[in-house]
Amino acid sequence: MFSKACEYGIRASTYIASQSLRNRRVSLKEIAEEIDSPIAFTAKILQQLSRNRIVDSVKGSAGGFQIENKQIEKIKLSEIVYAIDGNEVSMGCGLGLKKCNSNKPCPVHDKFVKIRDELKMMLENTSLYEMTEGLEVGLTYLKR
Amino acid sequence: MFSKACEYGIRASTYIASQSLRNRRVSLKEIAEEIDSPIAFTAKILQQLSRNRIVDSVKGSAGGFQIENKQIEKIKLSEIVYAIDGNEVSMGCGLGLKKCNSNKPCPVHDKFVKIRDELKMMLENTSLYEMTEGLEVGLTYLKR
DNA sequence: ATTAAATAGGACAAAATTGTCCGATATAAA
DNA sequence: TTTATATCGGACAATTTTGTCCTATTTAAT
Ligand code: FES
Ligand code: FES
Repeated sequence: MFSKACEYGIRASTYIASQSLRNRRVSLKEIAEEIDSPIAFTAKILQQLSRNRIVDSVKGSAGGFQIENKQIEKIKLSEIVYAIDGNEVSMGCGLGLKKCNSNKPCPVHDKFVKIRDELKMMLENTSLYEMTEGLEVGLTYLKR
Repeated sequence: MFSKACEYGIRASTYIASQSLRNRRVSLKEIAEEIDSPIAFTAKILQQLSRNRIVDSVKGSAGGFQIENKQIEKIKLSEIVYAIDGNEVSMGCGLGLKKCNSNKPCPVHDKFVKIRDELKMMLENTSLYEMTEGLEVGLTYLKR
């Protein structure tokens, strides 16, 4: 479904958001530990998210990553996915034709688009805030 | 969503089915042309499908690939996908945790499982026969 | 029997994705 | 101003996926 990079990106963003809500800026090292991801690879992904203004990065001593609290409910899961994987997942043809096109549909177009559109809606309607809600109370997990 | 191999596999199976319904056995070369796929790579994928008894292969002169007409409505899209990509798409965690587990869910578990399960049902309920229906009459396409 | 045409399968190659390492740069604190 | 601690970014390495090539094997037709 999503690339590894994207999965790490979502988990990292969620962790950063959860800590930002407590006014904690977090380091790459801490993030990678908390989401159980390879540290240097995670750094690359965070750079991408930073360039896409999904997370804020602060260099230097006492630096790290954070997300403005005001943004946490505004940022949608879709923005993270699109920033890393592009929008193939919500636009592409299920059978890999160059473009999904209802005028020249592939044999699964109708059924596939139905599900793809639901996924698209889910991604676009799920905020980072929602994703942090279960974390603090131990209802949801970013690693196991 | 699906790997390239899986996309080619679905398109190839659909084409073979459509020709089998007219009692035509088709060659690798013809398949690759009709679905616009790399021929040698397609050969590998057809081997996999053949080993998984999704398509029948006949070696030698006048050989090729076919699917028993009786099987065409029985074979489901899911069987092709599982044979090539495994069942990660209908079982895996959206955020890449080792296993999806509702007792220790990731932050998107509920919303993700809803969509994943619909996809699973779609795959398991769509027969190869259905996928061939639009092809003959030019309503659907396997290449563009 | 020989030949031609087809798939099977192993070895290899290219490309994409995933992952690592290290020096440059920025910042806070001593 | 120096030092310690961060991220940034480029180069590189490993792994997986995608794709190619060539020989062996099978089969039908001559
Ligand atoms: S054309 Fe294949 S999903 Fe639309
Ligand atoms: S635990 Fe992530 S989808 Fe179920």
